[in-house]
Amino acid sequence: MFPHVAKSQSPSTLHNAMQLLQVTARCGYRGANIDDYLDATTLSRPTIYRLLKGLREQGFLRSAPARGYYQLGYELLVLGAQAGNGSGLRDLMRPRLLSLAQQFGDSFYLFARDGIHAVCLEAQNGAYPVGSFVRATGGRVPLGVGQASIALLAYLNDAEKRTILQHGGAALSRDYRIDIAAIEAEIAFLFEHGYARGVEGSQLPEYTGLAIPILDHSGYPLGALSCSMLKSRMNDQHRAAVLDGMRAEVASLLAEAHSLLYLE
Amino acid sequence: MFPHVAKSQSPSTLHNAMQLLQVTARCGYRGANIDDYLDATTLSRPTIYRLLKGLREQGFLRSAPARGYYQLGYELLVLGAQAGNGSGLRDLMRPRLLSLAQQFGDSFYLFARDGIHAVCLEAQNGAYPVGSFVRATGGRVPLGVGQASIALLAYLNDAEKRTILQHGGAALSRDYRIDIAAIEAEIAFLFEHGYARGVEGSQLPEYTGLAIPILDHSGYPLGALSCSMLKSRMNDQHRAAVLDGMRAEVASLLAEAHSLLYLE
DNA sequence: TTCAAAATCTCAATGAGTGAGACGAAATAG
DNA sequence: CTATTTCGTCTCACTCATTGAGATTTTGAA
Repeated sequence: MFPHVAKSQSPSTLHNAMQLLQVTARCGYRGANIDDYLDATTLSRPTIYRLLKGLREQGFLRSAPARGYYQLGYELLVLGAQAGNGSGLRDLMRPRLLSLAQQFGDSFYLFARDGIHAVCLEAQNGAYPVGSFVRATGGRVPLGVGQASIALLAYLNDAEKRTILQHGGAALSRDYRIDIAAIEAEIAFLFEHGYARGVEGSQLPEYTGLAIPILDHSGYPLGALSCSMLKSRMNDQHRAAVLDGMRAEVASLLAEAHSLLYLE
Repeated sequence: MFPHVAKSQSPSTLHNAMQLLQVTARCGYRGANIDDYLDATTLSRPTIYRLLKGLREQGFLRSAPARGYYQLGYELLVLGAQAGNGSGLRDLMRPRLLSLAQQFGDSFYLFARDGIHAVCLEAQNGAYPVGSFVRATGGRVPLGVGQASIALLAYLNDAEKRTILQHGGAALSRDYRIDIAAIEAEIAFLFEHGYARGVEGSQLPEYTGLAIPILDHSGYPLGALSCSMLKSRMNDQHRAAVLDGMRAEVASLLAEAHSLLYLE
């Protein structure tokens, strides 16, 4: 693909196959066909078919209803479900999200850090409708966008924090109208008040939110518990109640987690 | 890997890489280390490391907290979330599952067929706790186990149906204490009454359920909508109410889906 | 049936992936 | 803080598997 780049010695067949998966993902509902693959890669037609065949045999692709089109396979769903449960955090958190959503009617999310992104591991909507940058499990936003990102970002070491913000700052202000100063202010707010709040951006004006980090014994953020709610429902009393609920769930999670997260 | 098997001409590097993913998945929370990979494959150590490196670069693996251990990466979660939304069925169904769960308090699931398995695309728990063979999104059961399986199985053509049952029959009776005759009886029940019921197996005695298929215009099963509930909550009136709700949601889904599922 | 597009096959060439072993890096133990 | 084990990478030669070009077959739709 990039013969001029020293490809740090990792098998190119693998890289090619993953490219095909990404192309397929990019094509969404309808799936991808040969021309999509041919356009997006430098591979020859037979090679593409060979890789497609292999990916299908592994369950990573399947034939779409339309002839000649391919979609992502369910093996990805199965593995993805496991991937989202690293260290068992999701399984521990799922019933708690449900309980919070039923109790308050707002929507609750579990996030984890994924490189320069925050990824949603689990979502539980409540009775009141909400909008969010991340619609559901598997959604990803750049670290810095949304209250959960703030909660994750705040507890990284300074060097990493700075790298991420400088690296992603341009994209953040371009795509989300968020600038670094605002993010740093929100981090400061989190340290002062113990929770991250939804940034009042121009993007989702009707919604707001709260988030708190889930820290292990060493202060490293395992994830973040986030809440999204209609702005009209937010007031001091409701915020305090929801925060109490969230903190209680996290505390009980950490108590229970000792047996899971730190064993071996 | 299997030199005696005619390897139907698909790149072995891909196969090897997927093997590593499967090994990692099998190791669960703690992740997999080199010895796991060495034991489970015939690959040499450098090769394994090269593949691991490639998979990490693609986001398919990440380093576990413990040194030398690897876990599934979040890219799988992201792709898996898309994979579970083939044709947009899941996005259409999610709010309906939530609405049903809130209305009735039971738990509702969306299933799709995946080869000889039924795979859970989305789950929404209600206020009442339930157990299920499939705990959440990404869970898989052999076709034949559970009411959703029946709903999917019933609408396949006879040849396929027979193949699946004969092929998986032994495993079904061994792992789930279900025999083929019982499955065929349940299929008949579905055709007669319009819904599949939870089989009274020895495995989850406290729970029962209902399921209905989601059929496209040609009668092909796109998926199945399933409900799981405490047996103590099941009675004729509740069953009828839940079924009505489920049927209404599926009908409205299909009406809305015309614009999505059958375009292009 | 006809047609067009999708998928597979053949075959040679080559270059990419592989294995054996040595080497460097990194973390824990002492 | 040094020592030591374990993890991970590197070098290099070999060769086998992957690749590309084009022909061929299969498939689904008109």
